[in-house]
Amino acid sequence: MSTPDEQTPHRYTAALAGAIETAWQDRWEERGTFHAPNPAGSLADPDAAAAYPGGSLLVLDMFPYPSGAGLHVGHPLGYIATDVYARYHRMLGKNVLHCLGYDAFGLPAEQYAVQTGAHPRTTTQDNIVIMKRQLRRLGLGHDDRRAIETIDPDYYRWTQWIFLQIHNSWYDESAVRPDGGLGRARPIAHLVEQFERGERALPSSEARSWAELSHAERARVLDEYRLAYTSQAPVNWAPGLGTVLSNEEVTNEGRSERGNFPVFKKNLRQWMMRITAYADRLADDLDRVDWPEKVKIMQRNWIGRSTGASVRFPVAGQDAEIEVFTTRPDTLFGATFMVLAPEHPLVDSLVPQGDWPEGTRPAWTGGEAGPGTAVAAYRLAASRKSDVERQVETKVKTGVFTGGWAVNPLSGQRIPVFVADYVLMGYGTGAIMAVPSGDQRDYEFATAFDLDIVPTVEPGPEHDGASAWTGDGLIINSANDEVSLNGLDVTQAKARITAYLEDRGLGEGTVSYKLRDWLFSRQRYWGEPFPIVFDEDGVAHGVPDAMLPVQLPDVPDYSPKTFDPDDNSSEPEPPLSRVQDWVEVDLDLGDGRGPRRFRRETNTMPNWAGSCWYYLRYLDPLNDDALVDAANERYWIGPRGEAVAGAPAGASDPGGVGLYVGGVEHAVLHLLYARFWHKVLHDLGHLSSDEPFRTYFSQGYIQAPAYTDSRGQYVEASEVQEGPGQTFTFQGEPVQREFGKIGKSLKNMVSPDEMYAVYGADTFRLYEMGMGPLEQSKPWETRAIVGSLRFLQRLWRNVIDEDSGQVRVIDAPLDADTARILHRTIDAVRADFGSLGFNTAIARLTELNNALTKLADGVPREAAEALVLMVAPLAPHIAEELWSRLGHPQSLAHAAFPVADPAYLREDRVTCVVQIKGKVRDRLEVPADITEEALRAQVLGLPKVAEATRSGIRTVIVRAPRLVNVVPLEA
RNA sequence: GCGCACGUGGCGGAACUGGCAGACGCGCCAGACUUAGGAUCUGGUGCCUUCGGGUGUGCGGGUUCGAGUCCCGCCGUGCGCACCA
Repeated sequence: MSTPDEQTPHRYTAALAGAIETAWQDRWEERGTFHAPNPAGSLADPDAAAAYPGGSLLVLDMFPYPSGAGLHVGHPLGYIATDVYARYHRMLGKNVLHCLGYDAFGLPAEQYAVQTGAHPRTTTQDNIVIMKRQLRRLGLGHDDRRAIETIDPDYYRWTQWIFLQIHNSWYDESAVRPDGGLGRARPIAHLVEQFERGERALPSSEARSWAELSHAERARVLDEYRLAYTSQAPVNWAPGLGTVLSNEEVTNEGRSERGNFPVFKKNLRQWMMRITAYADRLADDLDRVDWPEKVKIMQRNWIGRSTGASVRFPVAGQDAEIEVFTTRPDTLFGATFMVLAPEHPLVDSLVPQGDWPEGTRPAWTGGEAGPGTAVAAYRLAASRKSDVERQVETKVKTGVFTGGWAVNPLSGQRIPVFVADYVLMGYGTGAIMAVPSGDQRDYEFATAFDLDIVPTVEPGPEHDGASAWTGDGLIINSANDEVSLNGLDVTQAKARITAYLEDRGLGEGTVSYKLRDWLFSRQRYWGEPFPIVFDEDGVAHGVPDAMLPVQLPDVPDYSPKTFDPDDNSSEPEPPLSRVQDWVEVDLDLGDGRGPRRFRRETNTMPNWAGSCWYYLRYLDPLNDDALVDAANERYWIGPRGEAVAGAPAGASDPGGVGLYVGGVEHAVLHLLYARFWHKVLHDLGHLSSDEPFRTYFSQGYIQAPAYTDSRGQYVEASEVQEGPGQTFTFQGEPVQREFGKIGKSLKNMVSPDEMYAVYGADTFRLYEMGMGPLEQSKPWETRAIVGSLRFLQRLWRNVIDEDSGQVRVIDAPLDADTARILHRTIDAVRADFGSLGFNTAIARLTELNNALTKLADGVPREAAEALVLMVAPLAPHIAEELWSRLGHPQSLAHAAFPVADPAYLREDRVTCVVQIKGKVRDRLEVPADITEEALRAQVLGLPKVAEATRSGIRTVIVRAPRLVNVVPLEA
């Protein structure tokens, strides 16, 4: 190859960039440039930590899974952004902690192991090596001493320890928190004491006292309280994966998020996390963190808190009640029937023997001879439908009369009780009071089944008369001998009736949640073993802390037993259950009962476990005595003096990570789970902060063009030719372009390795940051990267003579124009860097760089050095190289970021826009401090203005010094 | 269906509280240096134009001296939720 280097030997080419970049990466590593000192523990340098004038800052990326496919150009986007931010803040004098570890347990390595027989640890570690190399080449300023891996027994020891903390805790609703709120986690021993002393009543189903209960019975009682507990309950079972899944891992279509396998509800004994105990705090505390509103809304929706009342309806002719939850207790007088979910336990006892009872209308029977057969047929049909089918068959309401009646506690009316699958067992109580006049679903059911409709809220004029009225209005038809709601509005009526219900013992104000407890066990090999053993009574015991970690044993076969994906009669079988000599174990739990034989828990933890707390371990990765030293936690993420912007008045700061950048795909799963664990650890006194992520930024994705042929199959994007007018061909055949997520499935992989080779890491970084706002998704366009290379080439040339390789800056003072643009750029870039506006920062730096390029006599050193420092966060290698060649022996990583001189931000002369009737007709150079009067006079003297205002002036708007708008009288 | 975002040149995108629309970059056009250019440099580049100017931020209306920005109604795209009582 004939290269330009022959003519211009010191040009900034990809080859030179590569040499500079790897050299600086080596230097940074040798010097430990990005080591952030801790105040305490093994990485401590308290004096150094205290010496930072700007305090501390923790910058965090999503915990990556080391994929076997390697990185594509979309992956580094967030890493580069956090690196720029971290480097900028380092130059502002902060002790910045930025590092990256690996979320290394997970399904792909296990599936690969099943196929090849290679140990998942081997493939995982191979993948980590590849990923580390790719990331190192990017020049990220990470503290490599903190690169933890979840599969490291020294790490998962603490994952297991946290699990035991949670297992050994319960949520005491009446305990006062330091912030004054009610409810927090406490050690389970507290609860046991309360039971022993009789200070707390046992569950009402238990007639005996605590002392009378057996060991196993006590354990069962405690499981009702523990924050991590086992329960036999309907869970999501994916036979095709061979494992159960959490609700969050099941898609709307009722399939597994991973692998897209069908998911069935199955009753199984599984580990659960009592996240519901924290539902209120998880919802409320969103007000105290600085997150995108969109993500907060997603979490609030997932938690699904709604306030209302629970009301008990007596069953007619039986000593039984149906409890319902409603958000509209004000419409109680309009409840003309009730509906139970098909799975509701009360259904059987409601159905009378024999024929349809007196008062049954023809539409209610489903064509069956009696309620017994009708209900049985309906429940059977419902049970055969999957959740998906139930949801797909929308609109059309189905159901059948049970033959049973309840009594509306306010109106005293006998109302029929139906079974219908539009009522879900999983929400509220699985039963509703149906108010067809006030709820569209009930309205549809009532019209289909010939049921009475009693309006209780006066509809607005826009009401069509053929639907439910859900808006506000005055209450009507709502009075009995004791209470009247008539004439109230909805809000008043809710309050009045709730008080009445509570007074009469008919119900009470309650809060209901969509959030369910978190299913925490998986039937997989490649995950953290539970630190749990079971005794001969089946009682779960935590393994003593001293015996942690419970190491993951080697097994002959890594695969869980998988089944036909549609076979919902199958049962999970974890791989660890087949390792008999590991499962059976003799242990002394230290409870005074000596060594006994136990059976280990053979399920493993879900992938979320390791990623729920990794950011805490970053703070103190080598600590053997605690998951994180209290002083280190406080230093890096402790609560700050000031609450985040937008927090409610009087709110305290929760502390947490200073900046967390990641994709929106974690909005519910990871971010919710981590918040939950963090709050438990906070309640138990292990953490001073009570939120993990104080500031969260949701980044967009990089999408790349993908192409489909005439059959709709994806073709290799790199081999597609572009023709004129946005036409594309693959091997001569026309193909269609679309934009999508980069990856193997769309065959549009672009590797950062190619970019390093052709352009260098600095150019690549600059391009990714310059593409557009970080929060937006945007299309990748390889050919556009050359613009970023040109920028760096011009920067290089502004400092280095391309022929001689010598520094060519001049030691001359700045001329006025250069000084002005320099200081304006500093001012703008500081604002942009601080708010992650990297694309506009790059635009300003480009303007400055281009302006310096045009200086005929060479670039003054002062301007060159400031530009190099400002470019440093974005393109750190070339900046270090130029900084060093400019005569600075120290790395610029901790150099002070340029400060704008306000004197140059003021303008003495500005361009004033002269508008006539709002349209720009002229421009005027005027002093910046010109008075309104002077400006008006000057503008009115302009020939163009005089001409336009010959028939007179209606008004003149003067906004000195930038704008004057003259409105002439109409001719 | 409900909720939330967002619609600006050929493309990615700028535009602070309403005040010069299109910063910066890609592409494109012209020129320079070159045996050569898919390198580099310089200049130009919203559209239309009779070269005066006209017009222009999805569409239609409104408020205003003035609207990409505010309000109302449509259309489109994306995301979230989806019988949640």
